[in-house]
Formats: sequence, C-alpha cells, structure tokens
Amino acid sequence: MSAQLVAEHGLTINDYECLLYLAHAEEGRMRRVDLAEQLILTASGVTRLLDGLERAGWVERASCASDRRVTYAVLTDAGRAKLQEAADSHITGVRTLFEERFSADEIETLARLLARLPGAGEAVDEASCSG
Amino acid sequence: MSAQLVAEHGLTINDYECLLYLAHAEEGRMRRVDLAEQLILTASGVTRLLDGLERAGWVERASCASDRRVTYAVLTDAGRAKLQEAADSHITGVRTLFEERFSADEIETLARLLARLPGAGEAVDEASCSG
DNA sequence: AGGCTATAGTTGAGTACGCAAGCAATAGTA
DNA sequence: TACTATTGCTTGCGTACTCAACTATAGCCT
Repeated sequence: MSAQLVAEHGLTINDYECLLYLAHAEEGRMRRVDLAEQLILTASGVTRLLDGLERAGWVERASCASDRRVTYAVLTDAGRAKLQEAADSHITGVRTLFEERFSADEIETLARLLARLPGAGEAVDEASCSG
Repeated sequence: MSAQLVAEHGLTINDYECLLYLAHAEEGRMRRVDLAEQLILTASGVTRLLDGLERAGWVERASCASDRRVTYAVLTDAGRAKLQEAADSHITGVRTLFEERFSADEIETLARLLARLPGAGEAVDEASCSG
C-alpha cells in the first residue's frame, strides 16, 4: 500500500502527506510546528523529513517577517507536480482497496465511526480534493 | 496508547504482541518465521526483537529435533508473568478508549467491517481471552 | 551419491523516527 | 528596562525497523 508509493514515486507516506498538507495550505506554505502536529511527528522528525524534501527540490525554506523564529516550508512547483503525479496512483490505490471490500454505505459508516478516534482529523476528504 | 505500554512496562507493542502470540501458541513456542508473519515483520526484525526479549529473560531459544534450521522462541515463566501484568493494563486501556466513544453495536460493526482489511487476522479476540 | 533450489536464521548497512539538550527569538512580568 | 518563561527549530544519540548478502540445513531430481 504505502510500499507502492515508495516503489513508484520514491515517497514515504509522510513525504506524501507533507506535500499534501502544503498543497492545501494557504500560499502553499506552513510553519514547521503546524506541519509536525498534522503529521503526528515531533519537531525533529519534521526537520529531517523536510531535509529530504528540500534536497529533492519539492519544498523550499522561507522566513517569516513577523516572527524571526519561524521558517516556513513552502511547496515548489516541482513539489506540486510530484504530488499530483503520486496522488493519482495513490488515491486510486486506496479507493480500490476499499471499494473492493465495502459498499458505499459501509464506507460512510466506517468514516463516521472512525472519525471519533483521537487524531482522526479531516484526512477523510483527501480523496475528494484534486490535490 | 502504546506509549503507555512502554512507560509502564518497558514493552514495545511488538514486544507485547510477540509475548501474546507465544502465550497462545501450542507449548508456548513458535518458529521465528511464523512469528514474523504474525507480527508483520521481516525475519531480521524478529531476530532483533527476540534478542531483546531473550536478554530480558521473557523468552528462550530451543532447537527443533526434526529440522536443525529452525530455532524456536519459547515463552519463559517470567515472560508469561510479564505478559499477564502488561495485558491487564493494556486491555483495559484499549477497552475504555473504545467504550468511551462507541456503543456495543457500533463496536461490533467496526469489528465486522475492519476484519475485511488485509492483515486483519484474528487480533480481535485479544480482549476476550485472559492472556 | 551429487547437484540444484528452497527455507530458516543471522548480520551489516542504511533509514525514519523519538527524546533530550541546546540556541535564538518572542512574550509576559516586575 | 531587565529577568524569566515560552516557542520554533536544530542537533546528537539511541532504537526499531528494512533490505541485501550470507551460512546452514532440507528437499528434490537425476
């Protein structure tokens, strides 16, 4: 499942989700702390995750004018393209995994119930937005 | 959740599940390959996992009479005791997590649906056996 | 018996994290 | 204004994995 992402696009799930969050964020950028919270990683985890994405050219650093402590992670054009490419295959992968086993009603039930679990967030709509 | 296991008993989830599988196995022992499959780990992962459990004295090695390639992992008395101790708090932890959010009917629905996912196995009955 | 191939297990190198400690900037308080 | 606490981020070290390569045994098939 996530091994497919790695094999086909060289992305970890966290790489992928990181790009996804950035793509949805205003101006394609987020503070590292906020990214950490969304990805359920520690600050150091995010630092290293972004190290990799920066080296690959998918994201860049930008400083914040009003608070010199924060450095933004901003999605580059290359990063947006990469995400688009990976999202296509990943989403259809997830979709078929579920649609092979559950009816539409059942999927809705699962979504409703599982949303009550801690850390559920709003990940559910991933498939409904074009990336 | 699993951090609680670590903090209170010094056990990883895989440590815990490993002891659990061994406890349910015939004569309290399993081949490393089978353990790997159950825990969804590679063979090397199991080697290292068992390294730790052996060092702690929760499991021992035993060789197989009919096939000299295999070495069993067998649960020691100390290991069984440790599992009992950890299971008490872990199971009630999981139980309350769910019972705080779902009704009995909903739990049953979740169990039925999620069982269709790959790798679901028979982990569901963990809570129903005394350890 | 000899020669493949498959299986059980270990080991070395690399990866993706967490935790604790540290630095710099900001915010709160006297 | 100075002093402390908090916040954002990075770095060193340890851990739990994986993958690839290896050894040793077992099961063929001729």
